[in-house]
Amino acid sequence: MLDERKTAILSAVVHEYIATAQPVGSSHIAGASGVGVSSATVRNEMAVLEQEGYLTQPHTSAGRIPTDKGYRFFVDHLASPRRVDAVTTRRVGEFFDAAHGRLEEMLHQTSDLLAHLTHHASVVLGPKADAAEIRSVQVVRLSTTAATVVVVLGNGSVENEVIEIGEGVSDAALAGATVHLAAHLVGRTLGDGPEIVSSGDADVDDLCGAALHALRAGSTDDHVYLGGTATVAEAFDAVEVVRQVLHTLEQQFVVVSLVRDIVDRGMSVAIGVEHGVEPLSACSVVVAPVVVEGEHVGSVGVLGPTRMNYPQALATVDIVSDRLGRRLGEG
Amino acid sequence: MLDERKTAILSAVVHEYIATAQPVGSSHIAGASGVGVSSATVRNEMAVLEQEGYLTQPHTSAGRIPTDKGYRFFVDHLASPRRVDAVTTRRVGEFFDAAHGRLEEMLHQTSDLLAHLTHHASVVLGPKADAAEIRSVQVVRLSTTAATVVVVLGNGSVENEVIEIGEGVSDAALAGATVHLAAHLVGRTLGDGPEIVSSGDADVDDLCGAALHALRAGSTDDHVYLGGTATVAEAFDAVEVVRQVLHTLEQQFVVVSLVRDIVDRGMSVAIGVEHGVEPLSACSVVVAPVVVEGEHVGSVGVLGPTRMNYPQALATVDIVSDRLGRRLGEG
DNA sequence: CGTTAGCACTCGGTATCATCGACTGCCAAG
DNA sequence: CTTGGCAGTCGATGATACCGAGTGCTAACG
Repeated sequence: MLDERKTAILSAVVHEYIATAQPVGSSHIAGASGVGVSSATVRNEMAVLEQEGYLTQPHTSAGRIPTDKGYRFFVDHLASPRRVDAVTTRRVGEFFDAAHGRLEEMLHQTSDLLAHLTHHASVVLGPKADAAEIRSVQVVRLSTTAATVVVVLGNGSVENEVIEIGEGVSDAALAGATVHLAAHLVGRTLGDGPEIVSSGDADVDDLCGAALHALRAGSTDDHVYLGGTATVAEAFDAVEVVRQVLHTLEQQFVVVSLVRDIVDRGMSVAIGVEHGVEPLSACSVVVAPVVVEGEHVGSVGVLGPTRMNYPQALATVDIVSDRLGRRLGEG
Repeated sequence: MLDERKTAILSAVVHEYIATAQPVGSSHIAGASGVGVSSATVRNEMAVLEQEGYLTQPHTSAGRIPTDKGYRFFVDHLASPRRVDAVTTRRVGEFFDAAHGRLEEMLHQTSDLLAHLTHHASVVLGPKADAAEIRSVQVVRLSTTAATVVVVLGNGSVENEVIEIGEGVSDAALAGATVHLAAHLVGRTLGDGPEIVSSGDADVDDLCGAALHALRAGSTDDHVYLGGTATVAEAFDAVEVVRQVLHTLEQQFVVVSLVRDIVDRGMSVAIGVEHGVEPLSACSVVVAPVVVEGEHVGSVGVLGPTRMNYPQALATVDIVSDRLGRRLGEG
């Protein structure tokens, strides 16, 4: 596709631009190590690279900056090996060794960790409720017309939903529903689509139906944790872009579907327009699935300017997702 | 303190500056309705107001802008009556009429509502766990060495904490702990400082102790929901300020203590440096306590530039806190 | 004595213009 | 094919002038 020298030049441009955020000129490349060739030759090669769509010029008499296609080539062919530096390894290790307590808290802290390590906004998509084994179900009265149904899952998360109950429903019916639900749900998952046979008591059946319905609806909710959103204000100097990106990040469902879509397509990086979310076209997203015992239970990722340090971001996201998966496996 | 005419002029300056974000000159004031006086007189008065610290000039030959002290006078003497426009009333009403489901979800949505209504960043501090009546306690095994203790509270929130358990602790002990904890905790609050008498079984006592300890520690955690953080990117044109403010907002404990401090001091507005959080010195915070049956169970507030529409913010925060309190009271 | 018209002055913002320098593209020589 | 050289492009920078909004001050006025 690209001969060795073009590859080297493209790589050098990407590296330089990532480091300096300035368009890079031919003499910089020629001066730098790697390609032992004059600036004139570099110019010729860069002209070709521009024609082929890997580079572009902000204006005629400026240096080149990589296009999305240029970054894509870079991450596909030049961004290996994905190795993180020692201090990152150490910090990730320390974090997961010390991690304890509630699942939600740990995921939240994981997103902060990722944000700190990469200096980008980070996303952690937690396990969906419908894949985990149900350990316990309980229906508790809140008022004369409302109750909450609490489910404890094997992965340590606790889901709860509020259901409306009839005015005259007795405490006994609630207790009955707790027992009946437990009998049918414990040991299974919400994703199994469990059905509940009649208990013989209409009130209990109503409660169970309402509870199951609410749980089903709620179990498709996502647990999403964002971190480091303030860093986008540093990444772009155009205030308008900052505003747009932050606004988009506030729409959690956009972020969720964005990340999920990338992971589902088996990609680890979506560059610029590749992810199709227009207000984020100045951003790249680096993701990795979180895997526990072969099951894809969640995702982690970072979002930053297309001009991001891909090798570092890829490596960091990888190691965090790996360690998070292992940590969840132990749980 | 200030005679009537100075007051009118100060008020006009604040209104104008809030509306336009431009330093306002004497002729604008003179031209506007209210003070039937020439620009020269306004100039004289404005010079005095500046000497007394209510106004300042960005540079010598520019109009005046209010100082923090000027805003303070404005909100203390001129910002009444706090009435919201009809559309806000309607939207708040619709929101709380439709609000249902989990407490956390509703609080989250409340913060979004506030952000949309005011176009500022919003904060909702949820009820602390230690003031609500305990409806149910349950200890559920997660693994051979961990269990989760789940507490359902009268206000509809569900708290859970993970505790370590000894390797050999039996399911019977867990069940015993559930029963024992329920006997001592249901109907009380975590804030009561309930003690648990020995059950006669060492494992059960250990579990109960660990559970209670974890719950106590967790019950002081705050439920804080932020909304509209992207709006700060619109409120300031200095990127550096945006960065600082967003970064500070990410530190949730800062936000929590900030809001709590203001509420505890009985204030409803903290202007600029008044709140003492240096990175937010360009911001004002408007808060209101959420009261249920005389109890202060939480707070709502907005954070925006000192140049904010105080009457509108005060009125909106007030109505939202009021409706939220009533809604929580029904629950 | 407070108010006001008038005036000199200040100073940031904007437009103009020249300069500078970091590039490029191209060409001819190596 | 590579490379040195050169003309040309164009944004960035800085100097200069100008404009206008706005001030402070003073003198006149009712």
